[in-house]
Amino acid sequence: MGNLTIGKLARQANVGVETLRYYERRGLIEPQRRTDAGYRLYGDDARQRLQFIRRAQALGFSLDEVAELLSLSRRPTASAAEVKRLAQAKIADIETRIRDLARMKTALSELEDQCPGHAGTTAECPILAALNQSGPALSDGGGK
Amino acid sequence: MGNLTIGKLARQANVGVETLRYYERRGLIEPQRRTDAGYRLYGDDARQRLQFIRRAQALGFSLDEVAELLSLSRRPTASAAEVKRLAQAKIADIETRIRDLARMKTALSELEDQCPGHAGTTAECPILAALNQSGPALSDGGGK
DNA sequence: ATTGACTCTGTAGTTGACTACAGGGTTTAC
DNA sequence: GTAAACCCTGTAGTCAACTACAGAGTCAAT
Repeated sequence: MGNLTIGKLARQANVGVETLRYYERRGLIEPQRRTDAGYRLYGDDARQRLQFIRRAQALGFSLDEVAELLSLSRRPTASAAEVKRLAQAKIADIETRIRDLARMKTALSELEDQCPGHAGTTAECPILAALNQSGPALSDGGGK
Repeated sequence: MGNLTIGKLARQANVGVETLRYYERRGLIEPQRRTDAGYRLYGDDARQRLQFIRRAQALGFSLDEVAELLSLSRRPTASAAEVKRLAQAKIADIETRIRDLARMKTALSELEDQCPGHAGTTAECPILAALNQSGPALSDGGGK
């Protein structure tokens, strides 16, 4: 049986005290009870809860989405479809971000390859040339 | 030629007027001159400049980095090494972000695959199980 | 001469996830 | 019995890149 004060929980879970109060405002975690003086007291489940939050964040979920996941988790007889849907949406989201970054990387790598570095001046630098050049946006597929 | 007011430049370049003033505060662009009333007047080079900024942003550079690139661009006899260095650092940065996202995606996809969706309850959902489970963090390589 | 569209400066709000006070009250250790 | 270490609420600051005013001045057309 826990009965952790906020400071102890924070130390154990390796988060800031302010973060816990912030999560409470966001509806992600609540103390089991309060002392007469108003001190928060957390149960052992609080550590579990914080782990849930951290893991969901590590999978790319925002705190709003974590709140959704938590609320689904609290209804064990509900359909898993909504959780699956959230996961699929997040996967799609991650894929989009990866594609965007990959496009950036390709375009930039091509230019960087051609940049003479110490052997040349900025006037000869293809990176700056590409940025300065008139015409349409930079493309990645354009390389011959 | 040129002599664009801020509103005209903004329309032509498809950015907000406030964005132009913001870029000016950030040291990215300056009007060629001002009217007696203090109105900004931009030359034709302003459009070029804005294109530079947008393209550099599309390659992943922050406005601070864009400012650096612009300042290097203004010194055509300087070595291209610094530009190359910035590009390399940005590529490394993008790679890190891609790897992080790829790790998230792998972990989440594995769980999502196993989630029964409509066919099961949240209690049987491996996504929520993974989040709730005691033990170390989620790993990607762990799948047998 | 007045309306409407434009511009100016300066400041504040937005998003997300914290983080940092200020100004109190409480508990614990000596 | 007092000082350190803790806790409370409420508000404001951080980051980046905008975006949105408020309150005032200017310009073009009627």
